[in-house]
Amino acid sequence: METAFEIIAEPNRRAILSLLVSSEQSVGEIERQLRMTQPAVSKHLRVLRDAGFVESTVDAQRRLYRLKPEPFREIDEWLAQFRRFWSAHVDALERYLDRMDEPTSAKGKSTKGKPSKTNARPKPRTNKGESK
Amino acid sequence: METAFEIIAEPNRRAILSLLVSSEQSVGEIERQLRMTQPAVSKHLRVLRDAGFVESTVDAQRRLYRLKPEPFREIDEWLAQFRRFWSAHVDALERYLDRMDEPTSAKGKSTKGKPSKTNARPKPRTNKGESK
DNA sequence: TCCAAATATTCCTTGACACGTATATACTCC
DNA sequence: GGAGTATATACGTGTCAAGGAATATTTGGA
Repeated sequence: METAFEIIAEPNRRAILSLLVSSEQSVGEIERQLRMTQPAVSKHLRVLRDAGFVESTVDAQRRLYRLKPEPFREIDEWLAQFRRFWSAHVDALERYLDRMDEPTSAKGKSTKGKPSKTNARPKPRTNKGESK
Repeated sequence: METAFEIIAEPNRRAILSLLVSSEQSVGEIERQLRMTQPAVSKHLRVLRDAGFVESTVDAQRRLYRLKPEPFREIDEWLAQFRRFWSAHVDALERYLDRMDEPTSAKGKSTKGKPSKTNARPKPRTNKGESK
């Protein structure tokens, strides 16, 4: 277990992370919502903490876990190199961006422009053999 | 081997994908650049193709592999829910965006504004027990 | 038709990891 | 300080995927 990518490969861990987006949660709360055994939850949280995805606070006998941003950025940065690529499919990109823009409230204030709308793809290619 | 997340958990596969960003490549080319054995490359490509990350074209005895965008979008969409979260750390966000902007050439033309600069985080929290 | 080059597939072994059960540790309250 | 709650850890087990070696398959060319 090393990279952030290996960590999020596990479905239960992704579920835990998704749960923590809304707010911090205790082990027991996670256990109930995800219908997992308590040791399973604790073990996944251990892995997540070691990898920097979460941190914990002691509250009586409970431990409250909450997200930490760094590993997510790491993944996002890796993904960035492909973002340039998939932007080539402009129509789909537009749909994607439309969904992304102002998902909650967030008004105006947008500066800087999008992360690169450039078409970095060389040739459109004329498929000849095509897959398989 | 099912989800896109499991696919990119493997370092060699991530390396292959990164290679293919620049242009399509044959198995032999990948083999040499990554110093992997030929069967290893073929096997990983098989997995990548089954998962929709790449497609192949026949060129004489060679197979040319190139990227397909869909699975990357899937990952990105999962990541999106956390993007709102990590945006809370504004200062760090700014650094991040500065790195993102116009990574290659890509001039002006920016519309629509960034994918959400919103601070969706409830309380800044006053750490009391702090990690571990 | 036979050979060589490029790639795919099969078989086998090994190691990692997710899970469950049982147990240990920590903390609260009476 | 003993009982109860909440969480962590230890241990044993089964599964599955990655890697290597050997072999099959496909295609081009003499």
